[in-house]
Amino acid sequence: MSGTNTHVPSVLSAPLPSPVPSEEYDACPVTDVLRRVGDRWTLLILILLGRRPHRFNELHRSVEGISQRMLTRTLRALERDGLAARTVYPTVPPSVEYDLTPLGRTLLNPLSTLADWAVDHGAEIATARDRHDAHSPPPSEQSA
Amino acid sequence: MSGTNTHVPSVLSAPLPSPVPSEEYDACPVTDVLRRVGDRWTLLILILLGRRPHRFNELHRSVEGISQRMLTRTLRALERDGLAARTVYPTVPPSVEYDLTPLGRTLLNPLSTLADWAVDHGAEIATARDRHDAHSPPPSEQSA
DNA sequence: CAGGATCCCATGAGATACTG
DNA sequence: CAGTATCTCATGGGATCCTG
Repeated sequence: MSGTNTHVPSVLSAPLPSPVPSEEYDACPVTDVLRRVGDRWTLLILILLGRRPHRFNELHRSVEGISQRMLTRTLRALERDGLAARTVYPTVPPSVEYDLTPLGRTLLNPLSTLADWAVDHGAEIATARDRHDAHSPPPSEQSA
Repeated sequence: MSGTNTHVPSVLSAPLPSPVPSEEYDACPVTDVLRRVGDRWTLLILILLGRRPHRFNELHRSVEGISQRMLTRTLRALERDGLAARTVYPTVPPSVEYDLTPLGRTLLNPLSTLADWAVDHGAEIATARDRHDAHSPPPSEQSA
């Protein structure tokens, strides 16, 4: 799709179920996915698992900054959604291995498309943000 | 990129700045973008603005379920990041029009790639989730 | 080693009321 | 019309302690 600017995004131009329902959660699978991947750790875990299986503490060390709690929760969520698989080897001490499922692997490419965008345009966003903040400074302490 | 399965995702396979820093926020532009788009309303607003400019109350009606507060905040955030533009027509009563910036438009295609994935695999996720929940039921009331 | 339990804070997000 | 201000609740996320 590199240079194709005439490409009309399927979902984005399709008619929305317009008065967007907010029954219980999203009802929109796209927003649903975005929210699932849009937290602080999921993306990183997906990337790491996309390269090779990892054990719990291996992930814990690789990510560094994540708490066991959040690592566990993130992995459980991925497992629940069928994106990652958890394999327990009944050794002693126990060893658990996490890996992406085939479904999880199919997520990598779409994610990478967005990732490329982020890398390409991250600077523009930062610039825009700085300019905006310069014009409407946040109500903090004034120096003078 | 449609059928190309041999495509190696650039960012996803590139070496991570491994012990992932968590200095203040993300430091990872990809996670940053995911988090920005991964809230409850941003994606919907982006999609609507991607079709044509909208006025404030027009968006308010189209999304339905969003509060003025969140609509304002979402629009301000998009504006701050240079993804949307706010044009005030000094009429009375005032009229304000929101539109995507060129930068904002470039986001639509990557987003659409993910959106397609979500539509294609949403059911699989739901199935996996149901199965998972059936095996490890949440500690709610039991019927019997 | 892998993870559960608990406590606590920061942010997301809805409701309502008010205004230039 | 297009917001701002305030209040309140739900969730995300970190720290710490405990266990099979």
